[in-house]
Amino acid sequence: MDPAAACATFAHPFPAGQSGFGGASLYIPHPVQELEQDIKTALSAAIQQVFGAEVPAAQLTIQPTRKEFAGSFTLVTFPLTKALGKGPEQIGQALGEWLTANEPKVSGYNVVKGFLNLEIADAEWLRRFAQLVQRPDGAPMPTGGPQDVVVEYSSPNTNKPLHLGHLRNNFLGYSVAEILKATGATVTKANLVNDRGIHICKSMLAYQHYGHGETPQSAGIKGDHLAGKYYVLFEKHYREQVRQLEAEGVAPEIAKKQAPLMLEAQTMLQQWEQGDDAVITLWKQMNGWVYEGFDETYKTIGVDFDKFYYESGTYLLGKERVEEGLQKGVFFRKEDGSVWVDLKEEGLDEKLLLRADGTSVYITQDLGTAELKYQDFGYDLSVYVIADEQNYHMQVLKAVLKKLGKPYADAIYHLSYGMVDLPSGKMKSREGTVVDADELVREVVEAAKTATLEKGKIEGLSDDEQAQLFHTLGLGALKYYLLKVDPKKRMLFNPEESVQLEGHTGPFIQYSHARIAQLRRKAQQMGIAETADFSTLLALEKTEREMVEELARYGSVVAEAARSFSPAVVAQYAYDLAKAYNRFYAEVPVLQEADETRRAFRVALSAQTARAIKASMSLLGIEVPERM
RNA sequence: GGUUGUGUAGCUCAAUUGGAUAGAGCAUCUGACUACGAAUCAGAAGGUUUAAGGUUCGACUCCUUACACGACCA
Repeated sequence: MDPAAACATFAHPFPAGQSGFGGASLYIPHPVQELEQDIKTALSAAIQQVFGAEVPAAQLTIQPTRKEFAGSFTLVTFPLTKALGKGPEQIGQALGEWLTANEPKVSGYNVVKGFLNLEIADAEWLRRFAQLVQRPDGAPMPTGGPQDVVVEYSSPNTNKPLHLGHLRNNFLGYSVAEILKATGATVTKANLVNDRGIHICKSMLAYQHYGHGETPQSAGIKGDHLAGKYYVLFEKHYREQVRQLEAEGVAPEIAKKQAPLMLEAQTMLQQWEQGDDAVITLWKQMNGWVYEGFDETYKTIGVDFDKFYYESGTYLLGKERVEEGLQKGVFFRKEDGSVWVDLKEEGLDEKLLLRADGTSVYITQDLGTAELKYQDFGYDLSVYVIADEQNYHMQVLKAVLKKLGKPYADAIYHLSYGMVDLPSGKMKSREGTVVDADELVREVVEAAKTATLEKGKIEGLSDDEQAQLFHTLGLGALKYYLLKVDPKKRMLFNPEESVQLEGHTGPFIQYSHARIAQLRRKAQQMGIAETADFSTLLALEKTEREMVEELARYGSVVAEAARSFSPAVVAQYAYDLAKAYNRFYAEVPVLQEADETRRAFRVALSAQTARAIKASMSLLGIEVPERM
């Protein structure tokens, strides 16, 4: 296998040594990233002063100090032992000593084995906190990553309604797009609709046979579900025909191909490609119904798109790419007329690009869509949110585009996520275990309603506001449940756990926000200002300092989430934040605090926490209520 | 068969990308609401990180082999 090709396949779109300040002047640096940078610079200077050695700040690795030790930043000194010719503890002592004496931001230190823990002066934390408060909402976080991005997600087939697997896809895609936006990138959300092919013909055919002119209106069924109904009907009758043929002694493989319904469907596909009027009319009508249904679902689950692509509109462009490859001599034609590409050098296989009868396969369309997307947006990163069962397919797509010499081949990133399992096992449409998206959403909202009414804390809300709240909470639970898991991992969907409101859940975080909102309403009644000068505060209490540190992490969390294309990073942070705040809230009085400055500080701390919770949840596509 | 992903507490997931005594939630047990919202907080218990080797100051993380489960390619 060609190492260069392998490398390109796994090339990461974000720079490796994410310093974060690479000439991106439009960014407003985030306080803690800046502070980390300052500490590194100071450490580098300390090494220079104490040991007379040059170790650039960029080479030093600093990490947050573990909770059980005093301090905020930790330098691991093991890696320095060779360069400085001293033991790890000696190095830690000497550097700690020097920094405490010469760097006002460092107020103290301790050394445990090869770890130098640095304590940051409270005055410095207060200064950083004030900066955080003043930082405008939505100010971009520096990553040095791509600027023009297309995120393709959802990408449904128009023969079936959305199910649980699509929900993971939709929530991931939406969230990753929002996270990339937060880094300052211009992001286009794209949806590639699979609106043509044999499977679409199957539901059309079944509708012709058994539909009796039914419409979503006449049947009272959402359009996508109506199409799905006929797809199921096709399968049912088709299987019946196969069974019958087999009973007549026809071999199973032959029976599957010779069943009348299958032959009809194939004929219909050919008619479709030839532009047959009746078929096209039916196709447009049924797809129209499906799109209305999808629109409704998208609205309900709170995802959106800037651009729609349809495979019916790109597969011809794909055939042109195949032609292009033949001319360039990177594809070849077999005796039967089919077109192939040889990817053995890339560690892959020979791959069919066009059938002998000239009809396109999946990859043909994908070649066309990639080209079109690049023409439209000239992106420097194109993210495909597609389940991991298509890893091989995506490798092939990238390799083929590379063979064609397309400049955008390297800009493609496959955000590969794991499938969703049920406690009973895999979702199988054959066995009817597929969890329908619309139905699931109804159930989680209903569960949120029941639980919220039981708590009885929402008197005074209008019916509309209540309905809105149940929706926010139900969807919050569902989205958080699906997003908190690392995308690349296969996950288990437990229906009972997904509507839980306690523990590591979306509603737990929403609750923390609502509680702060209540506190702020009271603070306002009491006339406590949320911003004030806290410089007279001499010392922070432990729980206060922990809150400030937690709040200050926000910037690097967003950068890390973008770099790893992982909403789970943000989800974990939102939870940590809420958890830390709840501890703070239980341990110290806020409104009851006697000292006026400290009281104002704690209110400001609460307000900033609410802001950070809202911001991170919004990156997940989750709303937070003012009361619940 | 080939390629590839995953394997961490009874269950569901983390672990700052090679750093300190592997952390949370659920479930179980104990304590805290006439101080600001108990959808909360504090605490207990729960681990040979699938197994065996290797690399090094240091391994859940990297390498080799085996096992289990999944996906894809024939």
